[in-house]
Amino acid sequence: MLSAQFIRENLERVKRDMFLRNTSAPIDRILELDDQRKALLGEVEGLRAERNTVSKQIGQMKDKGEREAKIGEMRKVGDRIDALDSRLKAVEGELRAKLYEVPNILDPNVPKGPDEGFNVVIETVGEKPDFSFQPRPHWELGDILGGIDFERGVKMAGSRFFVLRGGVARLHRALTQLMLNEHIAAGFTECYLPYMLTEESLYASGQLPKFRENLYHDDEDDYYFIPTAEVAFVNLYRDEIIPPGQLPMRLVAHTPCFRREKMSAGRDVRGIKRVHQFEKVELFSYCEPERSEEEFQLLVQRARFIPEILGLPYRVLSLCSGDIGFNATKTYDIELWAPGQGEYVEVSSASNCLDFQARRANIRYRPSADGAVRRPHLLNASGLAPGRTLIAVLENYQQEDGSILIPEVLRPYMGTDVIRPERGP
RNA sequence: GGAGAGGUCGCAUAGUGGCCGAGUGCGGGCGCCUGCUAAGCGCUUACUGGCGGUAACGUCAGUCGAGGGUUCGAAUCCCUCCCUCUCCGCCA
Repeated sequence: MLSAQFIRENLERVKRDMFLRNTSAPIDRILELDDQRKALLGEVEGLRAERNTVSKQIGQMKDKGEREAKIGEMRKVGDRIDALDSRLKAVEGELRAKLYEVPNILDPNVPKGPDEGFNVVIETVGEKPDFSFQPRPHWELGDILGGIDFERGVKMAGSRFFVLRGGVARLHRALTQLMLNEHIAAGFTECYLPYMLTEESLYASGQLPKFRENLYHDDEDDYYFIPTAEVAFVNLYRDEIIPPGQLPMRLVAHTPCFRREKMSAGRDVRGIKRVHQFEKVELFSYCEPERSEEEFQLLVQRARFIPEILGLPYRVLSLCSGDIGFNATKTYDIELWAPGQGEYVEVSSASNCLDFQARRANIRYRPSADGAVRRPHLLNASGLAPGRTLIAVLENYQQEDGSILIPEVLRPYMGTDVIRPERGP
């Protein structure tokens, strides 16, 4: 979140960024509440100081009458403190709730525009494959290969679920392993994370309260299923002060992600592109504020590295102000070319969140043993989503008979250089 | 799931209503001494917020797992919750 103080000191910018995001936030109310908070705080702290002093004196008093008189007096002061304190609590509660609704400020370089139509392609890389036949979309290839079973997925779990089988299932796992291994080799530390988190954790990462309807929730034990590993990574150091010498801290994890997709009902209903449960290899970095832009570029490089080694055509987008996520100040997307569908498919989103999540999650770091604490910048990037990468591999490497050539780098993971049609029962 | 014990400053511990403005040890920082990576000595050692100040800093308030309560006054007493440990049961 932004602090009330920051909003006060950067009022014009904050309001302009809200406008550019095509959203609204209770900015004026926040300043009003912050004023009330300060006024009440001054009053209640003054009374507390008085009570502390007098109470101490009461402990020393010998004279019974004087003692009783002071106790009576302090009882009244106590009542006054209670009254002011409950007003203060109410004001602070509303202030916090309002601050939770304010998205991050925007990086000045973010393209301006109200919706995704204004995203800017900053680079297009690789040759789109030239087919001597009509390339098929992945759901047809999945059918030919006996590798994607939509009907049985839907039978057991409902729409937007599927089953992978045989070579395709293995290809999906191979992609996951390749991604993890490459990032670990590049110096990222692998983590195994919880897939269910408490409500408090979802607030800290910025998912709640605004995006509740996209989350799966366990009513019995009040757990939330992670929509991305980012949520767990933010909470890894929640309420902690990271000791000197730890930054930048670069982490990677492979987790499933669960999303209700209520916002995009009816979109991308075919295939495995938009589903309720998918895998993601997530990159995350805690770094010093001065080098978060550099760190951002590094994460984008890591994400791009995967289509590079897989030989997949891709492009890099800079998200415009209206399309950028709540937590991010700047976001680049990586999209892979999917020739069967004839469209680019988003497989990564790299975001610099500055200190927005660090403030929300109360994360600080100590630059040196004797230095004052500061807030780190937090960044995340998918590196990548294996399920959607699978779409691109299938569609780019398909042969006329529906078989799939395996990219060189995946062969050690696959134990074969081709997936052939294999009809299951 | 059942029974018991416990959560205090980075770590270990002391602390059963005012002497806690949280002590001590270890660890960390700064300095001194000593001719040599040892030992010793002194000082220091958290975070959040308000107010004042350009600032260093000062000052007030809050924080002893969290939240309530009792009291003039709570680390200390009461209630609720969370977590950890031990034993039993169950279990991938």
